[in-house]
Amino acid sequence: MPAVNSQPRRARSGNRRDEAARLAVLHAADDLLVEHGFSALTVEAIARRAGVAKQTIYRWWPSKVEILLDTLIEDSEKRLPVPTELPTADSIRTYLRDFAHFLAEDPAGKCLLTLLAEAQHDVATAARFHERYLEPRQIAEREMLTRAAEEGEVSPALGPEATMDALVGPIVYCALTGAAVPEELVDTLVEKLLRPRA
Amino acid sequence: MPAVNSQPRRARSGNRRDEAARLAVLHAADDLLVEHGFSALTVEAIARRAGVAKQTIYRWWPSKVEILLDTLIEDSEKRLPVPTELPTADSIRTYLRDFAHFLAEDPAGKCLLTLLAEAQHDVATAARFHERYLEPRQIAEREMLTRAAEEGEVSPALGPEATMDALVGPIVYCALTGAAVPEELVDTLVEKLLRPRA
Amino acid sequence: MPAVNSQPRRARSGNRRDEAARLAVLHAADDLLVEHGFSALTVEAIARRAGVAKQTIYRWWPSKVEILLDTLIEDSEKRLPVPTELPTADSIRTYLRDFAHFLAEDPAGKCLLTLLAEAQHDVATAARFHERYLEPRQIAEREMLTRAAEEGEVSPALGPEATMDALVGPIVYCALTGAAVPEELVDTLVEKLLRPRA
Amino acid sequence: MPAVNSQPRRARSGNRRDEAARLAVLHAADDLLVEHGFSALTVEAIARRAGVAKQTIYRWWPSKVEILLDTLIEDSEKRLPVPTELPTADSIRTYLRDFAHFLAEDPAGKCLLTLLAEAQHDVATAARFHERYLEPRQIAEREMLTRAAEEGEVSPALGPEATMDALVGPIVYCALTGAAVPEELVDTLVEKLLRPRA
DNA sequence: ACGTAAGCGAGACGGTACGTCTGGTCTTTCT
DNA sequence: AGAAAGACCAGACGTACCGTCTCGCTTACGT
Repeated sequence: MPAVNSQPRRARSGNRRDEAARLAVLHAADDLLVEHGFSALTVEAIARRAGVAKQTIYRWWPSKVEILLDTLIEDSEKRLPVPTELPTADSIRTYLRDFAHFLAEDPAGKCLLTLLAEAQHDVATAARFHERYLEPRQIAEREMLTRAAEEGEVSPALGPEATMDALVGPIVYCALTGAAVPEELVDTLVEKLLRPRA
Repeated sequence: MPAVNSQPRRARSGNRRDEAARLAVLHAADDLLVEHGFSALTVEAIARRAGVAKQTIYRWWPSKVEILLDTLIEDSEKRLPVPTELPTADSIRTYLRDFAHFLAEDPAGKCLLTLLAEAQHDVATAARFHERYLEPRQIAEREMLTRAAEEGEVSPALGPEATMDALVGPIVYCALTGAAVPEELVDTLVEKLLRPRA
Repeated sequence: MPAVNSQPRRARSGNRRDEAARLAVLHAADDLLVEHGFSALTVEAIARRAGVAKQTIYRWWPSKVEILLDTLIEDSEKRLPVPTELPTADSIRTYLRDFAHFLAEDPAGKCLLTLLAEAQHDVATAARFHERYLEPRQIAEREMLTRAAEEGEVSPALGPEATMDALVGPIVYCALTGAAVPEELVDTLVEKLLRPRA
Repeated sequence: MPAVNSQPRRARSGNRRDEAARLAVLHAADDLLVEHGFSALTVEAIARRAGVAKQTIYRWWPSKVEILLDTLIEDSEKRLPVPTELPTADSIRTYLRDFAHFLAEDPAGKCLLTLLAEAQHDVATAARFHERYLEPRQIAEREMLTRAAEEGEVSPALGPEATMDALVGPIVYCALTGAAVPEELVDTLVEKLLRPRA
């Protein structure tokens, strides 16, 4: 596992952080999580796998939870953007399906489930998870819904917060219990709770 | 913490298990979980708090997860029975509201959330959690739904499995994110997804 | 390095300390010291070599210095007893020669030099070294000298303390500088400073 | 601790070594040794105290031992010269007394004891200590003794090497054990081992 | 009724990971 | 090119739990 070598250090100007080491840590953490589960995700194992000293990890991340948060945020912004511009019933339905797929298949989806789980075990994790991931995303989702309603694309039966919980909740619950999300579940939820135009 | 002593041992006939120790362990585990969270729930801490030797715990439970499962099963059968006899839309709505309350307030609800979380971290936990708690309960819930449909009390828009996921999912999701479940959320879900008679 | 196995634990009655582990630690420490020097004498290395958990070492010894002290005291009592019963000029000369040999050849001699050195670096070590080894031995040596003088075997030119320093000092100094102690050095010191009978 | 700045750099011509930094390092090392002992004498601490970068130290000294050697050699040449010109019993006695005083009181004496101690822990230190300090000084001391014998000032009972060990050994030993050197010890040793004229 | 076998509190054991500290190297930036 | 700054890999520190084990005690059962 030679890991990091021979890339140029200091990709970013203005500080001296080793970008290669940063990426090696993020990838090592994600790989370990997917391959061996959260219990194998020790700081020592990450350091070993990334070819990095433990101190390098502690210098930049206060805990392994923040490593996962970094991975999750970067990846979910990239691969699961919230469609806030001109959202339609169709684009919302697609977003929900993509979300189900993200949770089931994407390494970052595993990351999200793990953080949601760890947040149950530890209040500090819960706070950081809400602050850095959950609330920003919920805000974007509610904005999406509000805008779609304003445009007349949908007529939700509940407020944006409760509606999103009703749409997202079943998908997350299925992922947590290891069940697949049936297509008609998403369709029916959209149909009944959003009541799309025409 | 003098703990357990001076109660009569051997409540059950046929073996020599010390019932006082068993209860002390279950209560210690639950107390620790509620007071200090899962991360404080170590076997050593349980033993310390229960006034019991570590070996006594390992003799009867293969892991601390099984301790929580024991607690959860006993308490949820007692305090949150599934209304399988002559279920109506009303009794289902009540069950869902009770479930939300159970998750938010009852120590055993904390237990359930913790186990659901730990199941994300560890496959063995996931297997045992499904086997001992989740599947039996899901079977009972689906039976409740099927019976209610047969009696004409409700006309679900989806199959029993997907319907239950759609009803329970949002409640669990709210509990996991620390949010309260709004009353109208349950009402609307029942209304739209179960379409109760009259 | 299988180390400890298959001896009966709990050799001593009355407590539960594992005598096999204790000896394994003492020997491992001594071996490491002789083979690789003090800088290789880390608690982790001792534990590794002894086939023992680090915690076992910390349970019984507050620092590695105490491990060396245990070794030194046991071995020097066994292999270099102070001849306090009816000492003569001859037995004192022999004791000094044995002492030179002990410092140069015996693993426990290396131990003594190391502790004397470490006592220069660390005041806590100095205190414990004096308390547990140096002062008891100096008392015994002065008693030896005093008794020999009372019996008329020797007529020291100085008080017992200064005389012992003058006799032992050169031997220790030679050992510290890696020089051999010439035979006639000991002989001359005894002759000139103790002025033995006839 | 603003440390070094604003003196003129490049005091020596011909290279670009910063003399101010050099002195700052030597003084910082000595101060730390005297104030907090050898265990506090880390390269990082020296750099911090001297207001100098770690790399500056590693550029000019292969190890902290060489820093101490530099200090020791400069100071002991200055404050404890070996009286090789026309030595007498008196000057030798004075030298020995000064030596005892140097070990007990002078910061550089602490330095010498520390190096002698560290030489027990590390063979590389032992080699450099002998090469740079101990052997040159022993050669000078033996020359002093030989010349004094040639001049008829003293008639040593042993060869110069063994005699010096017999004289210096007790002084060093007392310093190592934290004991004061009694006046009559030096006097008696000179009297008995050197047998001065008249 | 009495020996025996099991459960018990206690806690030592070999391990693994924790988060911190320092060592010695290397790179960047400034002077 | 030297120096300050400080990130980097490496690995020891002392602590907390893990799950296993042995010990000596108490207690109920089966002769």
